[in-house]
Amino acid sequence: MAGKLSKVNFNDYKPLREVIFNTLREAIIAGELKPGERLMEVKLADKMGVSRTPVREAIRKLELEGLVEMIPRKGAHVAELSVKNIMDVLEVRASLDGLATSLAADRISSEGIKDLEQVLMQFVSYAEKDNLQGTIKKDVEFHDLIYGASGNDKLIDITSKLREQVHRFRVIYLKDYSSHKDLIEEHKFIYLAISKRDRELAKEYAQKHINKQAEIIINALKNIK
Amino acid sequence: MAGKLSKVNFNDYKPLREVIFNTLREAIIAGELKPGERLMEVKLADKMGVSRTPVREAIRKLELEGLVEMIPRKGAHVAELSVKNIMDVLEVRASLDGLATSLAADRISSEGIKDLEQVLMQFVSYAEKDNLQGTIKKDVEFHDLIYGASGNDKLIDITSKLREQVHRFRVIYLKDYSSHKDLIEEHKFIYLAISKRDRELAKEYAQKHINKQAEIIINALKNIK
DNA sequence: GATATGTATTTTGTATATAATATAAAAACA
DNA sequence: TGTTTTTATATTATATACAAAATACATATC
Repeated sequence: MAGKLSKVNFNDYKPLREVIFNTLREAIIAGELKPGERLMEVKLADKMGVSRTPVREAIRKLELEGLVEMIPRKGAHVAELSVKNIMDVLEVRASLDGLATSLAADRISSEGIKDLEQVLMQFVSYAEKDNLQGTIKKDVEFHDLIYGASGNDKLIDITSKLREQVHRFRVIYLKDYSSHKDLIEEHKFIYLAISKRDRELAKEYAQKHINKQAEIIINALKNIK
Repeated sequence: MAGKLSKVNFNDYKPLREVIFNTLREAIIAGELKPGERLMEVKLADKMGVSRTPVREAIRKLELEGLVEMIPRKGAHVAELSVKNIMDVLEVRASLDGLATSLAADRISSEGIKDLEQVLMQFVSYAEKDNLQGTIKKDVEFHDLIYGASGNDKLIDITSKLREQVHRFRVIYLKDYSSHKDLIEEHKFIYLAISKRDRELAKEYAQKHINKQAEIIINALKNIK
C-alpha cells in the first residue's frame, strides 16, 4: 500500500457551527469583537464564506456561554462587561476554585502531584523571563491540572467557563496581563498545600488567589479613571 | 381615550425556539423524555407542528444546559444521568448554596427577611398537610429568594441550572419527592441564620442541607438495588 | 420646524430544499 | 451459514427561500 496517503482522521471533523463558534468565541475573548458590537448573521456568514445557518447556531451557543446577548427580532450583540459583572464572576470563582483545589488535595494521584510540580516550575521559569504568552499558558495548565484532579466533571465545566470570562475582562480592560510578582508565590503555596494533601489550606490559598485577582482588577480600574 | 384597549404586551412574544426549548426542557425534567432517548428533528418538528429549524436551535440550547448530548452527524439524545453525575452536581451545589446563603445573610434587606419568613411559613404549612406540589413550589421559592438576595447574578444563573439537574434526577429515580421531616427543620435553621445575619452559620446550614440531599439520594438508591 | 405617516431597506424568524453521512436491509460471495 | 458488499433509507448538516418584523429615511401635514 502506498505510504504517501495518511489515513483520514475522522475525529478531525468539526461541524461548521463548532468552527464558527470557536472563531467568534476567540474573537470576543481577544477583544476583537468589542462589547456591545452587533453580530449580524448575513455579514458574519459572508465574511466567513458560509450560510446563515451555522452562524445562527454558533451565536445561540455563545449566548448560553454568556458571551453574547440576544434580543428577539432585534439581533445579537457581544455581551457588555460591567465591573459588577466581573466581580460576580470572581465571587463565584473564588468559591469554586476553593472547592476544586481542596478536592484536588484529597484526590490527586502522586503522578498528578509530579505533573503539577513540573508545570509550576515551567510557569515560574516563564514568569521570571517575562515571557507573557508562556506564563499565561502555564498558568492555565496549572489550574487545569487542579480542576482535573478534583475529579468533578461538572466543576471542571463551570470553572473553565468562568475563567474564560475573567480572561476576557482582563484582555479588554487591563491590556497588560500584569504578571504580578505575588502570583508566583501564590501558585507555590497552592502547590504545596495540595502536595501535602492539606484540604483546608489548599482551599484557603486558592480563594486568596482569586480574591487577589479581584483586588488587582479593582486597583487597575481606579488607575484608569 | 377608550378604556377598553389594554396595552399589548410585547414581552409576551417568544420565538418558537424558546417555546420549544421550554417544552422539551420540561419534558426532560419531568422524565417524560427518558435518559438516552433519541431526539429526532423531523419527528419532534412534526409532533409540534413547526419546521426543523426552531427544533434544532432548541436542541442546541438544551445541549449547553447539559440536558441533551449530541454526537455530530448522528443526532441528539437525552443526557444520561449517572449517580456520579448527580454527586458531582451536588458537590458543586453545596459549595454554591453555601456561598449564596452567606451572601444573602450579608446583603438581604429587612423586607427580604420578611418575605423569606412568609415563604418559609407557607412551606411548613404545605409540608405538614402533605401537599406535595405546594411544598415543592415553596421550596423552590424559598431558595430563589435566597439566591436573589445574594445579589450575584452569575450565581443565580448557575445555581438555578444546577437545581434543575438535581430535580430531574429526583423525579426520574426517586419518584416520591420524599418530604423528609428534617427538611422543615433545615429550612428553619437557614432562615434563622440569615435573619440573624450570621454569614458563617448560614453557609454551614446551607451546605448541610445539600449534603443531606446527597445522603438521601444515596440511601434511596441503595434501597432500590 | 416638529410630528406623524408612509415606504423602502435591513434583519431576523421560520420553512424548505439539497448535500453529505450514517444506519439498516438486501444481495452477493466464500 | 456466515461474512462482506451493495443498495436503499433515514437523518443530520448546510444552504437557500420566503415571511414578518424592526429600522431608517423620506414625505406630508399641521
